Amino acid sequence: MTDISTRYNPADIETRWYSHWERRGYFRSLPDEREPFTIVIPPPNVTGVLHMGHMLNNTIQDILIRKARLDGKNACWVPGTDHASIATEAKVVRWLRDEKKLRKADITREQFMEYAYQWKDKYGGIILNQLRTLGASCDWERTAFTMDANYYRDVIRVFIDLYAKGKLYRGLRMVNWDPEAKTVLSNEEVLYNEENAQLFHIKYLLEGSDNEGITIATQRPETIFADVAIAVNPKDPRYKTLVGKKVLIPLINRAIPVIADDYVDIEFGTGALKITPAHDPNDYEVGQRHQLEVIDTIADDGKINELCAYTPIVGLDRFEARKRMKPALEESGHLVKIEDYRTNIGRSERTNAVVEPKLSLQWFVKMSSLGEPALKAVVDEEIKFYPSSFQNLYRNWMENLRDWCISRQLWWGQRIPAWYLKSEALSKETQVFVAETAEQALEIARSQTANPQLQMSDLRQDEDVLDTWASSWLWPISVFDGFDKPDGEISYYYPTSVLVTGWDIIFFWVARMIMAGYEFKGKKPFQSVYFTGMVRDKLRRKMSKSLGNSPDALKLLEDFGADGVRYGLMSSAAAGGDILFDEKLCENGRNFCNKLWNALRLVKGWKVAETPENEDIARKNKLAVRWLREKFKAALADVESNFQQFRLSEALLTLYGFIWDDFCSWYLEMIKPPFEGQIDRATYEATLDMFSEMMVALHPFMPFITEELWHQLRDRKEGDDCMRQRYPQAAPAAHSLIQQMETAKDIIGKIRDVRNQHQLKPREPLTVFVQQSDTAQALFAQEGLREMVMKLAVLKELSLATTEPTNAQSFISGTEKYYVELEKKIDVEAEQKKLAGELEHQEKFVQSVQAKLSNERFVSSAPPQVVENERKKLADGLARIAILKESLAKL
RNA sequence: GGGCGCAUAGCUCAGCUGGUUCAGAGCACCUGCCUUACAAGCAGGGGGUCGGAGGUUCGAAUCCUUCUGCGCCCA
Repeated sequence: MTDISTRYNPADIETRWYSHWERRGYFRSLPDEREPFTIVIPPPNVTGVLHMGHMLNNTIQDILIRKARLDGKNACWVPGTDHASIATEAKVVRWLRDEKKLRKADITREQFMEYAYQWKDKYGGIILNQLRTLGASCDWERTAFTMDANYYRDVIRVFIDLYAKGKLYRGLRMVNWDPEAKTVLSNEEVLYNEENAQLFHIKYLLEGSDNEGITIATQRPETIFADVAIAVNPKDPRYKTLVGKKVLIPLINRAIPVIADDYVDIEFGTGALKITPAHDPNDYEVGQRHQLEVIDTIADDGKINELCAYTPIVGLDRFEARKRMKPALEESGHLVKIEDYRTNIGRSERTNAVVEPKLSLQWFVKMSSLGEPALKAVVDEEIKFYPSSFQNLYRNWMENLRDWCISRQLWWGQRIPAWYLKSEALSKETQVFVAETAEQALEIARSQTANPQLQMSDLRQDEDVLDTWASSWLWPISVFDGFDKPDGEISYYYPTSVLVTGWDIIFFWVARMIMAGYEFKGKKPFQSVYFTGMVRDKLRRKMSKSLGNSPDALKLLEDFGADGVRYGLMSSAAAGGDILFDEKLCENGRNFCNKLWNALRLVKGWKVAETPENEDIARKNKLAVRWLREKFKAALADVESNFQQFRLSEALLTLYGFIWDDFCSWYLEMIKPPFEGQIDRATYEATLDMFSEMMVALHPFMPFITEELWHQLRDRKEGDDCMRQRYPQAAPAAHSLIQQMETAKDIIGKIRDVRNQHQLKPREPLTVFVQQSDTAQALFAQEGLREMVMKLAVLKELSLATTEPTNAQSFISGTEKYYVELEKKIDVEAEQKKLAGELEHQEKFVQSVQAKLSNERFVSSAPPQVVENERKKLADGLARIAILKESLAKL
């Protein structure tokens, strides 16, 4: 064994086992008679590369899937990617520009789509390959993509279905407009941050007056030409007399009314608010209330359009226009002052462009009827959330549902299957024909318009595509082809077992998948949802590209091995809790791998004898094996209950503690043969078996090293692999034996402590006596226990004594008194002090227990077990006091 | 402004249905060890009146009220 490195080397082992598993088809799932356990991956963005969030999320899924597989279930993990319309379109546009020297404007929609699919084939699989490095046991043959042909068809059919049910409509809405990507963003795609801005105080003169007027404060002076009113709070005494009068917009002198509306905050700015319905959602609502017109002065690209009556800024970008406003207003004498202030500015998550509130004709899903069953399912716990506290967040959102804008002004995505008459003006269409194909649309159009002469050339299809979430919400159904073949595979795999996802997309994903599940399948899409926390840095900041605080995922896998990284992520990841990531965590994982590796080196390095060297060793080893088996059962029971509650972190730490402490630090030391000695066959075989079982138990968490050690421990037949075993069964453990061993460990620890205090060499054998008592006798009646304590505490003698030895250091364990014989004189004074301190402590302890027991109500109302235990505590405490007093008297 | 959550060792967090001999882990720290598996290690140790106050209970880190401080979601 000396030729094997003292360090575990994950690199080649990991790639070797992954391809072995894959080659043997272990990840594949097909419906059969077993119970299914299904997970659909939250499809990562097709443009994505592996980051910390993915690693955490997919490690969790892999753990659940591997555990289910070991439990004998038919585990199916469906991988795939999401077409991510905005992000991907941006990448494709850049790729076309840089590599093909093409601009989007120069090619047709069909050409663009062709290139986009090319791009996807070339770069879209990166993240899925990286997941393999992590050990993800996905059924790769099922890899799905939200723009696959069949998936595309499902999305279109769902659109048509919803339209037919009256759950879709086209409406004018104030939307978040990204002027750079020229698309609508959902509220969730807008990121608000405090930024520096300026508040312009501008005076609007009263019609017919040269100096009387009203001063408003605005952050966007370039929009004053779209103003339709000035609003003040009806309770504001300053402006009471002005309500109903008219003021003039500076520079263009258009007259607008002064109106009163409760919405205006008296405290903010000057208490007078300009109303610009086209460019502010709140103003839009005020405008609606007062039936004001809408003047839209900003074009789709963010430039001021010709509806702006102030010509010098027409054609300029809104920010450029803003700069021009200062000198213009100063010159005309309307600028009162400019003050700096901090305000929340919304930016596009994708392009970082400042979002423009904009009125636009869009497609919406009516959420009211979709939301109801989805809310009920979670409130009634038909779908369980882990941790359950996310129910609140979910309910909060679901009870305030707003209609979902699903159109996006892009090409990359499912094109909205709606046709209009060319004869009607763009965006003013009154007739809509929704159908799967253009031909069908034409037919509908002919009958609806009662015009059989209508030709294909008279129609045009909606230019927009559907929001990516409008395809991914169908994921748990579509990946099993559940729309096309409702009686096929889906009836086996659906509802899926669990969805693992970050809580930050609870609205994007979880809520909408639940809605889709009930709407289209009449059933929930998953039994449970496991929410992961966010991976943050040590300073609690979210990992982000711009901060540069995100470690390179692949580098981490390289440095610590996949098992090490998996351990690191899981060891501190309670469900829903954020992880403050530190490489130190992965280091722990790597160290754990090394520990396992060295345990293997030790065990495999032993020479085996058929029979034990002597009776003492036989007794000791038998006890060790018996104890470890019981301890393992107890650990497995914990692991099992932790798994049931999705407490994966706890389950892992239980196994870690069991393997490191119980197995390595105690058990292996117990049975380790002396230098040049041999281990008996029975103990050796039992050790290999238990070690192997531990590998199976740990396999879901750390798949690679466990598979490697499984094979190193014994020669296995082809196909007898760790990932194919049955998970070791938890069973009731013999707690009395475990308790006895705990006592033995306590004694050993205390002897080691004495050794430490007196600076005795670890290898120098000592003599220890136990004061004769019934309990001491009972403890050492356990076969092998005495031999075990002697070995681990390095003793030459351990026996019962009726008299106290002279030169000895004593300690108490349980209710027994032990003496460690020393060569040198013990410090009487120090010993007295120590004993007195201990006595005081024990007396206080006994007092508190007595107080409890003398309380009539405690004795009568507490469960008998608890009372009994208090009695035991009292008795033990009194026994210790007696021992201590005796010792003090003798000193 | 409306809602939700959190506060336990120096740090990061467990602690389930209130009840087992002083509340646990990892990291950090201190002492001693290159002991024939592992210094990425071994043996031992110190460190907490469980955010404050009040209440319920025989019994509270755990349940309730309230205060303080932090975080998040929505408007």
